Amino acid sequence: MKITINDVAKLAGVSKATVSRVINNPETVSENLRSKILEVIDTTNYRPSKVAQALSNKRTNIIGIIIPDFTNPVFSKIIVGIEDVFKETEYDFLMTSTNFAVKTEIKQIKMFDEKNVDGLVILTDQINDELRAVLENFTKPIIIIGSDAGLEKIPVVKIDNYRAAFEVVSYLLNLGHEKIVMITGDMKDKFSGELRFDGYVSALKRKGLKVQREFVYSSKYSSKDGYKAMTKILTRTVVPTAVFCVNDKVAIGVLKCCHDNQILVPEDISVVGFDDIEIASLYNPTLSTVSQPFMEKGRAAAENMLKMINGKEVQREIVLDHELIIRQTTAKIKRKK
Amino acid sequence: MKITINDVAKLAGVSKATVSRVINNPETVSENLRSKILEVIDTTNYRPSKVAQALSNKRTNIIGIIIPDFTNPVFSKIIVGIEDVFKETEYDFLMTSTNFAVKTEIKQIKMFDEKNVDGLVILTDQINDELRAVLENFTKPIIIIGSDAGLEKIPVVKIDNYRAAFEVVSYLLNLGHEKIVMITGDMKDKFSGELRFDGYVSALKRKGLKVQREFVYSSKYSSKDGYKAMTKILTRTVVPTAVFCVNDKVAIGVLKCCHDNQILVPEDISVVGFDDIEIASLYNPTLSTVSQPFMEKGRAAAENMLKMINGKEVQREIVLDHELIIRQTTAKIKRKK
DNA sequence: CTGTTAGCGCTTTCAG
DNA sequence: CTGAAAGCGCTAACAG
Repeated sequence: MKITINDVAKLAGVSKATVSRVINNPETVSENLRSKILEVIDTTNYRPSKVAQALSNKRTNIIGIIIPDFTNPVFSKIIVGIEDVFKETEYDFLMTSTNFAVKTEIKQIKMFDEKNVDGLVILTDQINDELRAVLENFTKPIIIIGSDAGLEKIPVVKIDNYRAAFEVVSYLLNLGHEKIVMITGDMKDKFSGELRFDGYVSALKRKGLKVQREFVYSSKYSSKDGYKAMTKILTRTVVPTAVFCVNDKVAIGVLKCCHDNQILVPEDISVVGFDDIEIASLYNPTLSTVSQPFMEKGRAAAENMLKMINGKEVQREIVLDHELIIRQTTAKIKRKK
Repeated sequence: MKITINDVAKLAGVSKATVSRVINNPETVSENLRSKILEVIDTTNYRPSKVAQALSNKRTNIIGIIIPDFTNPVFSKIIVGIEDVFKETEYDFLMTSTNFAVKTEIKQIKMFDEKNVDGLVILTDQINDELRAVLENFTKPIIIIGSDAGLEKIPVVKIDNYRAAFEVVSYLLNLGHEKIVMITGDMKDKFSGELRFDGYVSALKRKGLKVQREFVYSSKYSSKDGYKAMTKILTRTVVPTAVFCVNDKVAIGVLKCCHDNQILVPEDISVVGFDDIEIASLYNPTLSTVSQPFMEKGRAAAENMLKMINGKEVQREIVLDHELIIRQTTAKIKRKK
């Protein structure tokens, strides 16, 4: 049997209210009793039950975190950033992954709600009407990392995906590429994927180029899908001179596929990824990509969450900087093939 | 204000006991009242507070998970395995990473204890006396993934690290290599790191070879450390013909370093990793390594946890299979240099 | 400064 | 089958 506040009270010969006081407002208790109680607490190794405290306080000291996928370092780093900010607090995190399924997101939000989390951090790029409704009905502070859900009241931390993609494609265009394929994310994905695609489209347009249907492929953000898409691309009559991938994982798959088919990168084809995950700078060749500050995203979100929990106002939108990182997978086009 | 069981009771014109019954044992309530209450629950969108239930039931429906590092896919996959088993249950996970610090592990275990988790899954390879004590005093079911802590009562899920390392080195020996370096993990790491090192040592010994001091390097399991170690190795007068790395991340760093220094793999040096993370088969060249069933580890742990929570007995030790995966980074030695 | 009391939301005897 | 009442462990007025 675990020791409770009652046990401590009895052992110290005081009421449990007093014990509660030394736990929460030690200064309101006389030196005398306080040290006595503290001693009992120490010898009995008493720890207040957070569950009981939660019921009484309406505060669980738990934050819910919902991410699409634990195995993508992109999301893991955000978690690390969040953890970092909360390191010295009493907070813990209820975490769950959704595998990009909105249905699962909704289910989990409800679970977290029932478990009375004090706040919710959700990393998502797909927000449909149902999810929007659930989010709006959530009674505790929420912060979204990733996409602008267009929810008036919910603060967002993000980067400018549109702009970043636009820069990538403009860069490729400047290198002389015109046949630029994009391997996008899931087309159902309403936000970062779509915005990156939009950036691709408008960069082409500005150059007077049309987006060609057979130059757009989709993926589920995995290396396997990147490999598959590239395999398909290589069978086409018109082979592109550059491939812009929705993320680095896809790009790695593309690179691998090129290597397996004796296609030289960047000599034959230039490849650009997105995210700058660790492997981007370790791969052979090193991958040109867009870096974004994941840890910082987590930190910003966490700091905002902390503020919201304490009833303070926060910025509705935080846009962090991205950066085009040029490495070995991109080069000037040599001649028209 | 959130709706409570009392509200529902009033609206349905019954006592809260009855409402509680239809939630937990619907069959004990008359058809009549039941449907009435169900309707109220439905229209009010009432959800029982898990916190209140927890206080009453002494069950939070929360499992604590402690891992060293979210950014290592090795651990993430285990999480995915665990999640998978619990998918259809009411359980959620309080997760935290420790960055391999025993101190943090201990702190978090205590936090989780206070928060009344129903069980604890801990992925760790370093167990010192203090941690051992904390673990032994934990009142709820625990399951360890990774290392045999030598704790009588705590079930463990693991692979045979010693045997796997022994096989790797024997394989290298059979290819004709004799100058085999090992880049180990943190030497403070008592278990998987140490066991892999032990396997290395005894494979060499069996061949009548001595372990040479200057052939053993340590790392903190990161690519950066692998790169650093390899840089050092290349400055030595005696350059090895093979490098066995404690994990794939380190191996990737080694590979990158070789490439940056015009060392050909496997022509000049063979490299072997451990874990078979996704990038191992995507890297260029593809990495020879030991694969281990991470998802399965998570699943096995989760299944055991579920059993323990329900008071059933479980195996004290589950040893999963590993497999030596030979890819492009290893080759027969050509000639003595 | 300290103790008494009520209550957080739910479950569970115990009567009826 | 249903309701009243006690209790889970803690906090927070309210008196004294």
